[in-house]
Parts: sequence; C-alpha cells; structure tokens
Amino acid sequence: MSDLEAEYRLDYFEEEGFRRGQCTECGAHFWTRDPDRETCGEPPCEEYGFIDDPGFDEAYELGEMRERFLSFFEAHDHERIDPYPVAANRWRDDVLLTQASIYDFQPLVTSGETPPPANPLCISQPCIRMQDIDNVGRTGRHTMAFEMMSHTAFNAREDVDDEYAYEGEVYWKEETVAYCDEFFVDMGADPEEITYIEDPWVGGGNAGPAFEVIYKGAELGTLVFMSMSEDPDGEYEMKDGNTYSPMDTYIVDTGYGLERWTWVSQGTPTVYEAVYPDTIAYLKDAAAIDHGEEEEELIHRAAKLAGHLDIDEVEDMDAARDNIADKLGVEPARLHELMRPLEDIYAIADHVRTLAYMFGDGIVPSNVGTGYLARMVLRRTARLIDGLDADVALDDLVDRQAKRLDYENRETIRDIVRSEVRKYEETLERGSRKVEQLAEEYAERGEPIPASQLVEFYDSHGLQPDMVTEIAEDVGARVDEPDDFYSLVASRHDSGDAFDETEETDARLGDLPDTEELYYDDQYRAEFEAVVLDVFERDGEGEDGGPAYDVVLDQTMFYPEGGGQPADHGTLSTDDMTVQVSDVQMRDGVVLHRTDEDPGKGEFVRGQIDMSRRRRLMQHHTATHVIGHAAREVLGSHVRQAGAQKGTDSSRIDISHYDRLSRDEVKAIERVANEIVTDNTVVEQEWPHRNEAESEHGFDLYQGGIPPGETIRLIHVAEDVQACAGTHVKRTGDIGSIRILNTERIQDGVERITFAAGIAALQHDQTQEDYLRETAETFDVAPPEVPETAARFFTEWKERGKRIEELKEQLAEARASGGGGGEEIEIGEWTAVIQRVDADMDELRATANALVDDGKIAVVGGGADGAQFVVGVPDGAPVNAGRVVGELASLVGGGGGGPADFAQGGGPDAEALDDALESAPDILRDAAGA
RNA sequence: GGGCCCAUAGCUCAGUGGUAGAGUGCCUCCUUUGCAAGGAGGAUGCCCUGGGUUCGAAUCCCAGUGGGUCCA
Repeated sequence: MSDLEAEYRLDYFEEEGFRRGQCTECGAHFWTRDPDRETCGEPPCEEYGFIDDPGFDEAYELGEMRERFLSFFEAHDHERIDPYPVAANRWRDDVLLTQASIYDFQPLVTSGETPPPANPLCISQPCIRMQDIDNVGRTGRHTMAFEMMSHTAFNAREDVDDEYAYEGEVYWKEETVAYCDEFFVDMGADPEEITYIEDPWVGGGNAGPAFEVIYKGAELGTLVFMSMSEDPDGEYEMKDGNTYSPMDTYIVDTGYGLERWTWVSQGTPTVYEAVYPDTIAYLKDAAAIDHGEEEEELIHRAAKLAGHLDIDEVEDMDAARDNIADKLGVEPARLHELMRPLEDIYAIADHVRTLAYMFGDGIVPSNVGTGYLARMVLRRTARLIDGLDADVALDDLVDRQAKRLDYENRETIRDIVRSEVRKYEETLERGSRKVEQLAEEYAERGEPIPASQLVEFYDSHGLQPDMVTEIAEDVGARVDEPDDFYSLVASRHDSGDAFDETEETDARLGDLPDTEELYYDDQYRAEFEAVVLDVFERDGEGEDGGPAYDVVLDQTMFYPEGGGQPADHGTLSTDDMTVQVSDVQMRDGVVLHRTDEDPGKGEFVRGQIDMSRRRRLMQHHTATHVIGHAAREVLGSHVRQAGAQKGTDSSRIDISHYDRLSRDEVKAIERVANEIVTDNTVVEQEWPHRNEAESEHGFDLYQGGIPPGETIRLIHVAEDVQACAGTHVKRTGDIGSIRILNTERIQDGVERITFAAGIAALQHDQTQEDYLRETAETFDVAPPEVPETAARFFTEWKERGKRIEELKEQLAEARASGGGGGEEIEIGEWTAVIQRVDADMDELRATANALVDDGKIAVVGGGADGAQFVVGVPDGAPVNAGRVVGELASLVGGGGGGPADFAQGGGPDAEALDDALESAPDILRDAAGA
C-alpha cells in the first residue's frame, strides 16, 4: 500500500515558497506561505477571519462574483459552458439532483466514452443538496441551493490512443493549483492566508488526491484530481476502506462555492445576508421585525458564533445555543426568541430559491423521485412561513426568484406552487381533524397518545410528530413521543428487496459480431436477405413445450423490442422452408430472432416483415411523439414523457403534470395532435454528435431514456425533437388519426394518456358509437337524446324505488290488521302471529314491524328466494327473537340471528318452509317457557 | 417501484355480519327580527364499481376506480 503523500509535493509549492505543515488541532497536513501558521485554518481549528473584515478588495453580489470567476477563466483559455439543469435525472439515471458541477459530465464524459462540450471548460452550476436541510438558516453558512463554480480539464494518458473520446493532457495538478492561487490573488486576497489542506477524495467508484482551499477560515474551494478507480488489487487504500488503482483518464474537478466567495467578499455575519438580501428584507418587513440598535448588535455577535452550530457535528443543539448565550452574556431564552424568526427567514429565503430551481427545470411535485423531494422542500417552507406569522404567499416568494433567474415558465411555476400549497393545506386540515378526534378519546381516558399512533399519523397522513403534539395539547391530551421515531417509521417499511432478474447470457453470443441494423435505412421496406450466423436452440420454450430457436443473422430488418416499441414479426425463408419469427430481442448488439423452427446455420435466408403489424407500430410510435408534443403545447413546458408503451391497437404515454387532466384539456390535446397529423409534415431522422444535439436542443431530447454512444439518433416530428431508436412513419399524415381513449393518474404528478392511432383509432370510434346506438335503441330514442333520457330514467327509477318502499309498508300494515290471513296463537298473555308472505326481505321486515306495532309477536316466513324468516317481539314479551329465528332457520338448512327484539334468518331449503312454520308455535312456547 | 390509510346525506364524519345514523347545511312552519339566534317538523343515500363468502354484506375476502400518505 502506498499513501498519497508524494502526490501533493508540487513544484508550484516549491517555487512559491510554500511549506508543508501539520495542524496542531486536527493533525491534517497542509501547505502554506505563512511561516508561523500552526493550524490548518479551517473551523473548528480556527475561527472565521472575514466577518466584518472582507477578504477581497471589493464586495460582490452573487451575479457579479459569478461573472468575475467565469471571465477570469475565460481569459485563461477556458471555454464558458451554460449550466445544466438541477434535475440531474434528465441526463443520467443514477441520481436525482445535481449536487456538484462534475455531475454534468458523469458518467459518459468522465469515463472517456463521450468528449466533453469543451476542454478545458469553466461553469457555474446550480446545485441542490438536501442532506444539509436541518442546518440551513441556523449555522450561518449552510444553504440547500448553491452554485458550484468550476474549472475542469479532462486528460487521457499519452500512451493510450483512440480508446477515449479525448486525448492527451490539458493540464494537471501544477496548473490547477496555480490557477486557483492566481484567482485568489486577482481577487485581492492575501496569499499568506491561503492554505491548501491535503484531503484525498473518494466518490462514486472514483478517487484521487485533492486539496481543500481555506481562506480566512472559509473553505472556498476544493481541487480534486480524479485519477483512480476502484480496484480490489489496487495499491492505494482510501478512506472508504476500498483499494484503488490509476486509470487511463484523469480529470481536474474543481469546486468553488459561489455563495461562500460572495459572503467572504462582503464580510456579513451570515452567508444568507450576502446572498439573499432582497428576500430577507422583504420577509423581515412582512413579519414586522424591527430591531433596536442593541438587538442588532446582539444578533450580529450571535451570528458570528453560530458558525459553530452544525447539527451533524454538535451533539446537543440546545447546549450549543446556551453556550452562545453564555458567551454573549444574555439569557438563552432571550437569544432564542431573537434568533428564531431570523433563522426561519434565512431558511425560507434559501428554500424558495431551491424551489425556483426545481420548478424552473420542470420538476413536478409527486410522491416519487425528484417530485417528492420538491414536495418535501415546499411543505417545509410552507410550515416555516406559517410559523412566521407574516402575510406572505409562497407562490409570490418563489416567483420573485423565478423572475430574478429570468425563467420563462413563471405562470406554470406559480400554478404548481399554488396547487401544491392547497394540497398541503388540505392534508393539514384533514390530519388535524383526525388528530383532534383521537386526542379527545385519549384525553378522556387520561392516557397519552401512543407512539404507534404517531407513526400512523406520519406514515399514512403526513403529519409530523411535533404537529400532532401541538394539536393534541390543545385538546388536553399528552403525547408519548419516542426518541427513535424515525426508526419506528423505517421498521414499518422494511421489505424483502425484490431480487434482480439476471439475464442469462450465452458465451457464444460474445463471439458474434454486432448485427447490422437495416431497419433505419428504409422503415417501409419489408424484405431483406441475410446469412444465418448462428442458431441457439431453446428447449421447452416453443409451443406445447417443444423447442424454440434464436436465430442470429449478419444483418436484419426486424426491429428488436426496445424503447417501448414491441418487436416485429414475420418470416425467414430458405429455398426449402419458411420459419415464423415471433419475437426479436437485442443482446449486446446482437439481434436474436425467435423462431419456431431451425433454418440452419450458414443458410442464406430471405426475411419478410409482417408489414401490417409494423405499420401499426410505426403509426403508434410517431403518434406518441405527437401526443407528447401536443400535451406540452396545451399544458406547459414542464410536461415530459415519464414512460411509454406502444402497441398495435393502442399505446400509452405517461407525462409529468401537476394536476388531473380535465375533459377540455384532453380534447385540446387531441385536437392539437390531429392538427399535426393533418399538416402532414415530414418525419425526419438524423444522427448528430450528442454534444451538438444537446447544445442545440437541450436535455428534453432524452424523454424516452438516455441512449449511449457518441452519435445519437434524433427524430423530428413537427417542432418536436427527441432522441429515439424506434421506427416511424414518413409523414405525420400517415398516422391517419389519433384518438385519446383514456387518461389516468398513475402517480401523483404523472398522468397516463392511452390513445389509438390509424385504423385502431377508427375501430375505437366505431366501438364507441356501437355502445351509443345500442343504448339509444334500448331507450328507443335518437342518440342525441340519450343523456337526457338516461338521466330521466335514473331519476324515475329512484322515485319508484321510494314509492315501492311506501307501498310495501302500507301492504304490511294492511296484512297486520288482519288482511293477511296469518295464524294467531296465544303465548301466555301475548298474541303471536305466524304468517307466510312470499316476498322479499324488506317486505317481511315491514310486516313484522307492523305486527309488533300492534303489540303482537310476529313470526313471518317467506319463500321468495330460499326460505327466510323475520321474528319481531314487542317490548316486554318473554321471547328471544334471535333464538327463535335460529331454530327456525336450522329447519331449512341455514342460520340466522339478531337482537332479542328483532331477528332475521333463513336457509336454502324452501320446501321445508311450511313445516318449519308449523313447528313455530312449539318453538315460541319453548322460548317463552325457558 | 414498494408499503400503509381512506371512499356512507350537499359538507364533516360515526357505524365490528342482522330494519342505514349524528352534527352541520337545506326545506316548511313558529318565535324573534337590525343582525345573530331559538323552537317544531321534513327531505335527504346505486353506503365508489364489479366479483366472491354467507340464510343475510355498508361491514369480511378478491379485483378495479378514485383520493391521501410514507419510503427508496
């Protein structure tokens, strides 16, 4: 094992008169020009030195600082790159949010598969880190949203050629540190106060030496020299315990926190005051916070000390606060009262910027993925605003940021925020009612609300424990709040992880050449010729358990299943035989044709595609692009494809949208889609370099997934451009027509649109019309009158139901007053009536009720559907109705029961009904006697 | 992607297999009248849909639809 010490000995340090020191506090090694420096310079080893004493020659605002950095590096041969979205899942599928500038170039550029957009480059990349959410506002230095400025260079070792998308060395450690140092000096920094701390970097399977750059106590930069990858046999063991070895590409990845630089240039007590002055002023004003001079002074001093508060590092927040109060010589409670609203305001300012970034990039609130993170941030912010007792609207706050950021979709963002705030309020209201109810119960019993209920409230109703406590205390109930609350929640979610389905691969497959794809040349051609390179027999996978075959050809026109488009079907023919192709799959570039028979290895075959199937698939595929585009037109630019599946009879596209689709919106989408069809524009395909495609069209290209490779296939349908591997019709008119069949919400924030294209659309229309005509015929009216007629019938049907109820009761009364011919017997001092009424249960019950009202014991039997009994007993009569019914029912092979005064029962044996009724007097006498 | 919760009167919700309820709102009448309120009576309903179990399902089971929520 080697360590990295040698890696940090730079000529630059030597020439500039640096020396290597070791921190007397934390033991870290660092480089400095200052002969007397003993510590590494970073808190907690040292305190901030720039507050009230700015570190540069000028104070900068955020935008000015960004420009200063980018133009400096532009002047030093770096190309300036536009920032990427904060929703990193737009171009990679392993992370949700952009957390560092290097994320922009992972994984394809860093691995060397794709060239970078420029080399070297500089960028200021908006990022969101949610890990620090609890620190935001309180520590004075943590923000959730930030911009990471970076100068980046991609190098490949000289001795490798052509393997990677970039070659040679642009610059490495010496130049990187020199650039960094020069920029500091350019900003007017005192070179003696800069320290470079040796701090090896590890992340995402890569590692390398790195420096943390500290100036006046603030960490202003990180210089990472990514040069190793994880390797069990590697010679370097890093701090994550894994071993690493050098790789062929090596990358300069630097990070300069724009907010920190701005802060240091201004020397304000907290970073928030430097970065969000307008929002903070606005919120303070709205919350009517107006401090006196002495209070200002106190806050100022407390803020300086608050840098020591870090929820991760400080074990006891309260103690740390008390400590600050102690140092300032004030009551902790007073300090708390003073600081709390300010901390909330700082947090709100930061959170609304985060929200603006998220919604600006088209993230839609949801119960999954980035949408869920957005929802969490929004709810947290809404709650902070509630606590502030100020009349401010969240959509206003977010819009102020959106305006500052110059977003075009401001109205949509407002809509999203308003709709989400409304949902939040509804959740709160619904939750509060539930909590109140339950709290009252527990309060009456004098018991505390148990932890299990808290978990239930959180997990199923979205109520935080402190909110439950708050509400419960209003009703006078105690709450049993456990320390390990979140682990209790987690334990409700532990589930057996679904096992990954491992695809079995054939060793022989690896030796075969990639199949040449003919289907892009002419998507309408149905015939081709090819040579059978290999045939794999698949036992038991054919029809009736027989064998099936996977045929590999040198070239093919069969489209393999992919991108939501099902495989082509067709035939392969030799001179002697024709085999059916029922499935086509791509494995590592090799196309496998599933057939029912073996055409023979080495044979020359003619392939024939089932074109009616292919045409339907192409129509549906192009229609998918059309519908997606139409949805964007109608609903807004936030709409993205979140999944799609094509078929021959119908297809579906899932789109992100923050609300249910109204019928009018569906109609509008359908209309726009069919306009595109009617316009009959040419559907074009092209194969540009991915960097060109990205810079021209942005990441909206990748709605159907992120394709690998240096060049990508783009499909243009009207103004819509997407990276897509599927087959398409030549002109939009070839789609014929598009009908939306259904929409459903498959997740919060994701709507599924099911539609049909071409003949399938017509078939759908005809089926629908058949339904209507059939219904119209039944009603014997013309189709336009069906809705009104149906409504009338339904109303009449309900009225008749009520009328029948009334009549049954009248009938029952009539029967009870002697009209029904029931048998009357004496049970002690009581009269019992035993009567057979062949009617439904309602009528039997009504009859029994009427008899009971006359003060008689009622035994009513019915044979309309099996055998049923109702027994009613007036108040005070010595008979248990439930027992009587039970005995009667057992005589007809069933059971029954009910309260003592009114019971029902029955059984399947209708034949035995009369016998059972005959034995009723005995049963009644027994029951009365017992 | 997975887990959990929910669906009953216009609204908010009770209802543990046996005759569908409360509060509120609504209608009529009375009292009072500046408003608020009070008294008496009345109408509320495909108990989300479809299957199943059962003599019997708002209730139990399965599936679907719609909504909520937590986690990755």
